[in-house]
Amino acid sequence: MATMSSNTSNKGSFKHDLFAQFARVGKALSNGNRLELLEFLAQGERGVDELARVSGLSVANTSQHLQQLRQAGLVLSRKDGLKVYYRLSGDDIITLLEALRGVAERHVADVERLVNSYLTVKDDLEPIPRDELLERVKHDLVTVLDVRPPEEYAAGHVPGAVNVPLDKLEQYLQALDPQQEIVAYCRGPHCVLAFDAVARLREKGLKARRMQDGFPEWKQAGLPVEEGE
Amino acid sequence: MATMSSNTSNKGSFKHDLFAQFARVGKALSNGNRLELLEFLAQGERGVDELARVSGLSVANTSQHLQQLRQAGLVLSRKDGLKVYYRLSGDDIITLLEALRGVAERHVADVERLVNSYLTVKDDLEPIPRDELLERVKHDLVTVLDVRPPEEYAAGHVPGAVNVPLDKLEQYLQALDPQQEIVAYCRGPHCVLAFDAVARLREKGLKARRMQDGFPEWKQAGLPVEEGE
DNA sequence: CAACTATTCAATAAATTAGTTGAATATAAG
DNA sequence: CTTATATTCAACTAATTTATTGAATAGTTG
Repeated sequence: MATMSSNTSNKGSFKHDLFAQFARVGKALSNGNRLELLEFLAQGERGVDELARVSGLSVANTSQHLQQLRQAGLVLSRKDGLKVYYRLSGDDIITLLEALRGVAERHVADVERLVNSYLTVKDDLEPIPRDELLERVKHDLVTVLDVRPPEEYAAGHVPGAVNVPLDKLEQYLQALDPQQEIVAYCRGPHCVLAFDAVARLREKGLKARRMQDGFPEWKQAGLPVEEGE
Repeated sequence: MATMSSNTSNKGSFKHDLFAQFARVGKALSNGNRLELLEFLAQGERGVDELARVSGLSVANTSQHLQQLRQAGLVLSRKDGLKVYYRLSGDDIITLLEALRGVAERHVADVERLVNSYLTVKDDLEPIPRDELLERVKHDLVTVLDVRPPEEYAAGHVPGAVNVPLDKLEQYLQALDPQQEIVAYCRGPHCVLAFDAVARLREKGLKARRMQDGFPEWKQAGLPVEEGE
């Protein structure tokens, strides 16, 4: 008789426990509100109240979700005076979120349906194809807005793009030429930051569109990349 | 007044719905049994009964978990006669699983504790460092076993490694020199396939160890890689 | 077509999770 | 030292998830 240690079917085994630990991370990703919180945290360190406001949850509920994220090892917190600031516990969290989003986009039929229906309703929020954008950038016909956090922008961005994180958008508005077309992009084709930015700009009467896909896809397509601040 | 469309806090909004869809994928990853099923499916197409046996779940329960995975877009199924075969819906699922495992390894303290305690109990299952392995491979002192599925092996493997998926291990045993040390590896440092292979080989009295880390880490470290079958 | 097999479905109980409410804690400011 | 503020805790309800059981379905075989 072989020992039990290498069997695959016994509960309480090493393997079973290990998968249970991996599942803790999965659990943290199993709720839309938590994913939204992570998305905001990907932009940088944020306080609880700010996260609550932006996600539409009560402060107590937000705090509880954040603690779940902390227990799963996805976020870290720091206290400064009255406020508690949360942040992602590493860049690999962003990678994980991107992988999750990518899988959802490619394999969950409803995601495509959802995006299509939204775009139909909001008609000309239509994204601009990458090659077309590159052409117009060359001739200085568009202002390209990178709405990702500064660190990601510094690590590489579309040539000529201006880094304007969402919370700085209002301030930046004055500096914009109302005639010039604006193209916004962020991480992935469905990264909501770009949707938000475009919607806000259009409210102000500006000509704004999303770029097709996001920066990772741009880079992967072998298109030119600019680095630094 | 701005329209509601770009607000962040209204339920039933595009953003809210989109995160809810992403969360469906997260939900699929939120259960240890489902992660284990995905791990087996990463080795190739499998029938329901086989998955039930290997995971220690009842057939009905396994079937239900598989249907959840299908609804989340992570697996596809195909019926052939009486049997139904499930498979991962794409290579990006493997990438996602790797990202999940990586985050758990780096940020969930219990994973490290768990692995350490297991290794202490099982004493000399200790992994062999990469550079040490490379040296020994050169002098033909070890047999290196790649226990990943053939497709992954073909895409790149440690030079001189033999591809022996777990289900072929028993057959391969005879061909092994009982004096020669064996080093097994698979995807990540905690990929359970390698644990299993080592445990089984040791049961047969062979000198088996795990390689430190897995193939992705090997490749990333800039060590030589061999391709093809 | 009767018996058999692999899988799925449906109903259930137990456990877990999400969100609300109000109180508790900790820090800052007057 | 009182008041105000930001966050967390604790208790609770509603909803969801997990695993079990036994029946139903679809396909195969004699």
